[in-house]
Amino acid sequence: MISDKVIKRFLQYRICLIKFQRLGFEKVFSYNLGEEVGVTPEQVRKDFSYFGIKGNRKGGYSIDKLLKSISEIFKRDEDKNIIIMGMGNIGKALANYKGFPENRIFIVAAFDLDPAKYTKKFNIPVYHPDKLEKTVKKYNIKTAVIAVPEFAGQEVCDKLVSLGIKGILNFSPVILRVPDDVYVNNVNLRSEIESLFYYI
Amino acid sequence: MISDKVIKRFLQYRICLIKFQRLGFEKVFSYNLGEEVGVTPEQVRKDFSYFGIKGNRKGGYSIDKLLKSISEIFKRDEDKNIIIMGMGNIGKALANYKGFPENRIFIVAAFDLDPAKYTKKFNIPVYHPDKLEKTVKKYNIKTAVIAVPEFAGQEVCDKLVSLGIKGILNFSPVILRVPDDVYVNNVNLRSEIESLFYYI
DNA sequence: ATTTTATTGTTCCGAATTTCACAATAAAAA
DNA sequence: TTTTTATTGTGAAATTCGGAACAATAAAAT
Repeated sequence: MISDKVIKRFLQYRICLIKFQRLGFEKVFSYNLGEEVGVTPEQVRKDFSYFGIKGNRKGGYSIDKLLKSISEIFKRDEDKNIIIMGMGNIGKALANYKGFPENRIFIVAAFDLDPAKYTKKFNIPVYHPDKLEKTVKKYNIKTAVIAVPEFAGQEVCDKLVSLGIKGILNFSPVILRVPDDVYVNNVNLRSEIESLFYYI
Repeated sequence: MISDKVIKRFLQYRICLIKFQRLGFEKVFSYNLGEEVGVTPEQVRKDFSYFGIKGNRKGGYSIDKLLKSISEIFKRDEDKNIIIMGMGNIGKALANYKGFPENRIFIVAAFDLDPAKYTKKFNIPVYHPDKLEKTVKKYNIKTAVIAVPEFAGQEVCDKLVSLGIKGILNFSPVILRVPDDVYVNNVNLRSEIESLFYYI
């Protein structure tokens, strides 16, 4: 089993690779990536070895091939449909975020209890949770964002899990209880800020 | 030196403690917190021991006291002023987020190059970066959020560091280069979503 | 063609982290 | 009051993770 840390590092490697590619480079060495991401070259090579990614001795790694491998790891050779639960500040920000459609991530709908949100002024349709099940089935949704207030977090999560959602990005300040086969990524904006205060 | 992981867990403990407190409890045992956060009770107790936090044998820990200790760790016994660089989707979401002022975190200003953003319609004043230095000094800012496009990330970061900022919450998809005494927390929304695709 | 050089791939080792085990002890029960 | 029970606090063991070392080797230089 490959650890979470390795997975997170791959996403950082990708950020650097895209940067290098844009600068016109065609290959990188493990120490380029290590330097950029803040890990040792050995770490980079070991990470690659977990996924059987090979370079050329003395020749480094082809950026194109690396990006392709990383794309495979994260199954990015296909469009991904996702939904957003809660059309508050964060829900709206995500709905307007250009970076998702540019990268084949499509927010097909958002759900909110407040009828004032059922308007065309957002980039995506917003519905009453009544329509959740239908949407999940129609678009084969496996991934959802929870951006509802604290009190609703677990309830919304349970509903999503019951409909077969397997990946959740959770912005609500709640530690969600989910079955083993559901994976949750938590982003707590307050905590993100406050953890800085520890170091300062 | 206490590791980042321990610090992150404390923020999770706090989430649970607040929940327990709201439910009317006055004390917790290490296994309550462990169960809730998804770690072993031993982990909880060891984490507490790093900060000299003591409970009562057989009696568990007082929730009030724990929350007070955690408050001290994150220096939350004082107001904190922060600024936002970039008034795009994320900047706006943060500016409207109620959770900050409720917890003594005050966004005193945002900065953006686009004059269209210099309006009263946000909850906070938005200025040209010209006014950055003055604001940082006036409010003794040590913490900033970077929510600018990729191409500007490092430049904005360098500017902040030169003005004495020590903690940065970075939403831009760039791996920032900072001196050792500056602490950066990265939140890359695209990566947060995509890491889910690995597990699904 | 041979030697030198640079870089990968991987094994081994040390450090960091987590879990185990259990003494200490306070509360509750007898 | 004494015994039992439940829970903390921590030293030791186990595990995980990262870094150093080095053989393998492809390219470059001679």
